[in-house]
Amino acid sequence: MARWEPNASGRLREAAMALYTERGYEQTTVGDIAERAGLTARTFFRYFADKREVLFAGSEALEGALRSAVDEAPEDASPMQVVAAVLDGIAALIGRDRDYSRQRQVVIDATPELQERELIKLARLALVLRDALRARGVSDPEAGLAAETALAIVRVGFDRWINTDDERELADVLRESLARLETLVAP
Amino acid sequence: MARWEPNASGRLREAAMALYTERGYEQTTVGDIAERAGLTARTFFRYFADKREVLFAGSEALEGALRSAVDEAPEDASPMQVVAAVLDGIAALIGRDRDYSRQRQVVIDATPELQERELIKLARLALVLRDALRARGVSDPEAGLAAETALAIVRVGFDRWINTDDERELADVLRESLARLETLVAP
DNA sequence: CACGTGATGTCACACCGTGTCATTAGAATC
DNA sequence: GATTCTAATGACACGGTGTGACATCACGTG
Repeated sequence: MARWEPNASGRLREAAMALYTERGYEQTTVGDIAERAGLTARTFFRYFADKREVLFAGSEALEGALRSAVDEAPEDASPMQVVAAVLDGIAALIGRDRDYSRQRQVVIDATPELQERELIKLARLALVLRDALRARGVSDPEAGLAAETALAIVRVGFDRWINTDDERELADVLRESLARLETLVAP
Repeated sequence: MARWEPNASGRLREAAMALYTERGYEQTTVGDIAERAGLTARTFFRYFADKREVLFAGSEALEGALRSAVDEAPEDASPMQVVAAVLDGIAALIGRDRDYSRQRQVVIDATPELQERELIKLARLALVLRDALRARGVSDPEAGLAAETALAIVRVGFDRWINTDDERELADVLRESLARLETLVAP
């Protein structure tokens, strides 16, 4: 038996998601979230750095998955082949629950503050990818460009995956976006 | 003769830049900035939406320049040719004062909050570019990909322009990054 | 000179996020 | 089973952010 009601962090995440959806991010105070979770605002800030972060738990897991995908790619894979593998890894993690992704994205799209947080999370992912590519010998500007390109594909593909009725897996949409980019950017 | 000391907005910008550089963003209060500019905190918030925005005045001008560059591109230019023109337009605007850009970037790089704001400004630029491309007939996923690609080049190229000793113009660095990307991403 | 107008100041306020210390519920030990 | 230890939580105070409401000031205009 746990000491207190179990899963405080999860309760806070759920409460926040519910309130952000019901009345909007700005109309929700940290006190509201904590109260709904049966806790206090002070405890909220022990689990999450700020009011935004509660929607972005799990981004560390994404970074880990990204690193793994790069590490497990064949030694002789080209940078863009590694990118393709990374896209698969990302899709496997965030491509499971499209309804949840949609609800979360509605909240984020309605709130500039949350968009900022999402963008910096993606930027961090790009840095992790860039460094992982460097670590396997990709030269300097190429690694950065490949990483930025990968994230560009994620942005565009994820948006498409969320905002269309078509039932394809996220991984498939990302692969298609990559293919499109290759032909688009061809000199 | 002006009614009060002229150029309140400019004084606030300078004061903020100076204080952010001297003691750091977090160690500076809005009251400090206003005092240095001979104003009050309340007046600061009449000119800038928040403490971060004071470093990002002029981003509307960038959006305008971007739109102009797209509009003035030849009718039959390919999406990536339009992107090239846009890169020139951006370079003309932010490529003038490398020392100022460096100082500003030092502050931003030291402050996650400011990085978030910079990222959302760039994302807005990408949206403006995407819509401008759509307006000239570029199809849907291509327009988004081209816009994201352009911004990826700006990120990587601007970083390179700031962090190297080589004396080339920003426009040249951006063109080189574009060329690199084309060969990198070629299937 | 009186008046209007826009920029600035003053004040009050809700909320954010943090430091500090007290309290609690269970685990561990004897 | 009582005592002690420990980690999660609560309570409180506080500085800072950002906003609404209203007063004030400096100047142009009639």
